[in-house]
This record gives sequence, structure tokens and C-alpha cells, in this order.
Amino acid sequence: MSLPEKPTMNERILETADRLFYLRGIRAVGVDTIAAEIGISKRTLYNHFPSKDALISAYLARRFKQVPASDKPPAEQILGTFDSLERRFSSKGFRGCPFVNAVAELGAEDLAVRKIAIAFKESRRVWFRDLLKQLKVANAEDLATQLTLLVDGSIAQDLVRNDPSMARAAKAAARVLLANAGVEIGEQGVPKKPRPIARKRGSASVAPQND
Amino acid sequence: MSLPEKPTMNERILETADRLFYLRGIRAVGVDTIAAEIGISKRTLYNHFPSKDALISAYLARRFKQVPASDKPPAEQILGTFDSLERRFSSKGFRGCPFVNAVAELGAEDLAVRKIAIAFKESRRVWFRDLLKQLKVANAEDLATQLTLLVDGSIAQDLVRNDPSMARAAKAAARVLLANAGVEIGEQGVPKKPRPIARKRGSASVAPQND
DNA sequence: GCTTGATTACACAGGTCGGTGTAACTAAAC
DNA sequence: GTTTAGTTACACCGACCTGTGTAATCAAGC
Repeated sequence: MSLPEKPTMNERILETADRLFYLRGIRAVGVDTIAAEIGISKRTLYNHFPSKDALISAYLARRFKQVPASDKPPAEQILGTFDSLERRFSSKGFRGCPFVNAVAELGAEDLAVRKIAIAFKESRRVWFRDLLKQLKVANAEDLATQLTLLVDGSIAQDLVRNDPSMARAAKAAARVLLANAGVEIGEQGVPKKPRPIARKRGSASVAPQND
Repeated sequence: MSLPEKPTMNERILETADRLFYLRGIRAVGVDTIAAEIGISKRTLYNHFPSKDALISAYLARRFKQVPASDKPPAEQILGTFDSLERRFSSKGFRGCPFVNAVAELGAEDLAVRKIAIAFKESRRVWFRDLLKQLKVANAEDLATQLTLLVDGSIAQDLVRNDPSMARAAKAAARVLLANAGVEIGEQGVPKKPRPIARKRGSASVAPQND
């Protein structure tokens, strides 16, 4: 059947705000532009969100989506993160991490924005950490932090260079860090040719990666 | 001796633009604000820079300053990068990488800005690479890229978390990557045995760190 | 029918922005 | 003293911004 499931007005606004904010920048997009893009009046938009600030917060909160855990082996999940990254780098609309961008754009004084950004970054670190604990890694906390550095570093580099291979460089570094921590790693994704994506059952994608 | 060397008007404008752009964001700072901060008329500012865009480019170009090469051993220079980072993270005015921030704020379509950002990121990569080559590292190119990921990752993380220890985490990861590449590293990042270094004076190699 | 709530068009307020035009002023150079 | 180049104050433009007020319209539920 698959009924249309027409999205609520609130969701339509958020979807459009997300696209424009992320692609063009938050300050660069006015509420008029968003309303016009949807084809609604500015009044309607303000009936759903009391201010642009509220819309910004909702935009970031919506980006902060937790994804159900995968059932793949932990090491594969960790390294798979960088494969996902590379795919997203290669996709057309990628423009860096929306949370980092928002903090960069709105300034560190915007506590609402920064709190969401911190929560997101921390959620990824914790996700890494828990996988590492499953792997009996001694210092899971520190290694998890280091892995997030590789993720955010490759995102920043791709943002300016537009070079998806930065994800592969990060993956290679991650492999070294994992091996150094005693994690056994299979042959997954040795470079040269990016393998076809190992599609697992219905399980959606894996990690916080809404950068 | 030591005359005041009063800065030219051009430099005064750039210094102020730098401070305000970097701290508050480029879009958030108007030309009126800059002129008022210096105590000059807006007309004077526009007599020195034809447009705000030109001022933005000059601001970033000025940030892209080559720093004279150090004569410390290469491994020490590499790891010292992260000590410098931690110091700058802890300093009051730090607010991420101005180049990444500018690209995030102005969008990828701003070619002038992106070109400068790319040049800066590449200059750091090359700086790492040349040091690694002095250390006879086999795959200096890739390892250099990975080190830049750690740098940019720690910068992004510190931007949102305001946690200078991210630099230390990056340093720890860098140590692992270097060791894995066969580089000998002492306890504080000083080589155990002071090896004879081929010291290329005046090589004008550089340590980009104006993030 | 009627009521209710959402949505519409549209004008408008109050502000900021980048950028220009102009005429007067200042100070050093000749 | 005169020229010249830089600077000043200040008004002004057109564009855009967030946000509001209002009265008309539309659709569904009763």
C-alpha cells in the first residue's frame, strides 16, 4: 500500500529549513526564502516556529538523530564509519558538519546551538567507546576520542578540499590506532578499489553521522 | 632605535577586521563596525578596500602567514605542533580554524575563499610531509595527510567542546601513527638519541598554525 | 447550514547591511 | 603660499532582514 503519509506542515518547514540552512548557511537564508521555497506564507511559518532562532534549534535537533545499532562486528562498525563518510563526501550535497558549521557561524556565545553540537559530538564518541569496550580495548575512552578526531578532521578537510579520499586516509589511520590497541582487523576495505557496499539486512545505517 | 613603526592604515584595518571577523564571524561583522572600532570613517575604509569581499580575502590572506622553519629535530617539530595547538586552544581568543570557518560561513561557492583555505591546508600537509621525508618515512604523503586530519579534528572538537585536551588526544594518536611508520620517539616527543639531522637552513619551510 | 482553526495575501515597522556622493578639513610637500 | 593626497562627517540609496498586524479565505467537523 504505502500510503502517501503526507508530512505535517511542521515537518515540511523543517525539511526545507534543513536543506537551505545546511547548503547555503544559516545566516545566509532568510525566513522569507524558506517560506517561499515551500510555497507557504511567512505568517504560516511563524505560526509554527516563534522565531528564527527556534527554527535553527529545531533544525539542529532534527539533525541529531540516533540510529539503531547495527549487528555487525564492532570493528567492522567502526571502520565502516569511514566508508559511510566517504560515500557522504562523494554525494552532491555534502557541506561539512552542520553542528560545527553552526557553531562557526553563530559563534560560541550561542549556548543553545553549542549544547546541541556538544551533545552530538559526544554521542559519537560514546558510540565509538562502547564498541571499543566490546572489543576489550584497554583504554577505550581515549581511543574513542582519537577516532572522533579522525572523523571530524576528515570532514573539515573534505569541506575545504572537496576530496572524499580524506575519509580513506582517516580509515587507514584508524586501522593503525585499532591495531595498536590490539584489535584484530580483517581485510575489510583495503583501498585501491572502493568495494561495493556490504549491504546488511534491513538494518539501517549505523552511527551518528549527520555531520 | 626601535622606532614605534606605526602601522599603516591598511594594516590597522586588517588587524581590526581580523580580530572581529575571527571572533564574531564574518557575516556578523559589518564594515561600519570595523571602521567604528578603529575610529575611522567608513569612507576611509572603502578608500583602502574596494569591497567587503576584498577585505575578507585580505583577512584570510593575512592569516596565511608563513612561519620560519624551526631547527629542532623533525619528530619534535611534528609532535610540537600539537603542543602549540593545545596552548592555542587554551588561549582566550581561540575560535577554530578561520579558513574552515570562512568556508563554512560563506559557502563552497565562494571560490576566492576556498582557494585560500585549500592552500593553507595543503601547506600544512606539505610541511608535515617534508619533515616525514627527513625521517625517511616510507609513505610520507599518506602519513602527512593523516596528521592533518588529527590537527583539523582536534580544532573542530575544541571549537565545539572548548576542551584543549583534544590537542593531547591528537598528539597521542600522532605518536602511534609515527611509531607505526618506524619513527623513533622519546617520552616527550624528543627522539631518544639525538640523531644527526640534515639541517636545511633558510629552507623557508613552514609550520602553518594559524587556525 | 454554522463554527473553528489554519492558512492566505499584504502591508508595514524598525533595523542592518554594503556601498556611494559630497563638500569640508588637515597636514605634509613643493 | 599653494598644491596635493588623505581623511572626515554625514546624508543617502536600495536591498534585505526578522517579526507583526489584519482581514479575507478555505476546509473540515458538527
